Amino acid sequence: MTGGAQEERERRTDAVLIALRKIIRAVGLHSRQVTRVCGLTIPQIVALRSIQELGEVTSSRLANRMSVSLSTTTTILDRLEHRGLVERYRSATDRRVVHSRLTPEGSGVLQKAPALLHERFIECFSSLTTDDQDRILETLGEVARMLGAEALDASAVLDVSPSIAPGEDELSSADRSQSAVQSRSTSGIV
Amino acid sequence: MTGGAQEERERRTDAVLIALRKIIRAVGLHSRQVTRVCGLTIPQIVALRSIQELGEVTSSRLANRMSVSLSTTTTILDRLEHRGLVERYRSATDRRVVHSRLTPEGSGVLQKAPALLHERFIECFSSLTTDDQDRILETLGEVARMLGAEALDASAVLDVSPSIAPGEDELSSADRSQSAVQSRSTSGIV
DNA sequence: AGCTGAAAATTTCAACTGAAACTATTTCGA
DNA sequence: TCGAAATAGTTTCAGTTGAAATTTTCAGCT
Repeated sequence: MTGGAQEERERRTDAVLIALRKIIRAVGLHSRQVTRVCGLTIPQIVALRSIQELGEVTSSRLANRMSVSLSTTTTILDRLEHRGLVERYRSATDRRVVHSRLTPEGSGVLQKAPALLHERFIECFSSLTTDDQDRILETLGEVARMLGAEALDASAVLDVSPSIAPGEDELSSADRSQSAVQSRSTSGIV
Repeated sequence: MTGGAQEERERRTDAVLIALRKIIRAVGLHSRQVTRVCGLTIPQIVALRSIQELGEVTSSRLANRMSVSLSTTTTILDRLEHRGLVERYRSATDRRVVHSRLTPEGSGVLQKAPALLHERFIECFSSLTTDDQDRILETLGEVARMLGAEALDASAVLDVSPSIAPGEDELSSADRSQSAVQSRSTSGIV
């Protein structure tokens, strides 16, 4: 009967949701644990690492890289800058855009930062065969796709970053002039 | 060389993290979207549904069922109670425990609540073969396990719920006495 | 009975999160 | 050139999340 089939389908999608919630929770709990150890949350470490990889990066591009909204990026950068781990400064060529860069302190703490996933996960995952690893990655990607995660990448389309080359953006330009006057509201970005 | 292998491993676990972040974001975005439509967030709907399934439920058990901490459960219940969708009252047999129950209004809004995952996901997922669905479920469970999601279930051990039977718990007992005096601090639980 | 420790829930606190409104700047067309 | 639309970021606001401290109650022991 069709009713039973529908129930079964519902049961299965519920099972997906439960699994996802467990995963989400596990990731969050690990973040707390990491925070206790090194004083940084996972999102903060991801931000630092992304900035390090890209050398110098605009907020939008960072948001895109982190799979997070622009406003979230702002608040994370606020904290990192407040702690002196990151510098923000406006582009000289387009004063709407804000660049972020690691400070020496930022590089320092980043070196000591623990892994972004549980040691335990990394061990388990590494002990799998390459085929199994690929299978997991593929499935996760499939789930992300089915959940509409491209809507995210849609906003990425605007960002014309071929996701390459750290440190060859507008980095070399006269951007680094430490002059420039405070012109924006309360945040201290020059 | 071993260096290359380690880099490759790191690249792969990073890919896992990226996929997970996309999934987490997609789930969150869907929650916002649902909120615009029906005024409830996904966690709130999950709470309502769980309460409905269990008929009457303690906060701990609800937390466990929702894969969320007890304090989170409290804040979600606060909002639901404040809106009159849920009733909370102390057990007469053990005044430490708080039971939650749907109000008629709660049942009403729950009937109109949309699916907990994207329609799009449900369509895609349903169109898969049963084997593919099982493969996805199994993989998600595997990832959850590798992420240490049992640490969650560890706290579940205390809650002696074989995760069965909606509505046959302490439901039948004399718990429902609407007497009981306000004795706890600021929250209005009687 | 009285005390001590465990247990259930709440409160407090800080961080993450995204929508919506807003500001500052640039771009483009009339 | 001037003004409107677009763009980059920030701010505000509300919800979720969990750790830690706190409160209330219970259970067990003396």
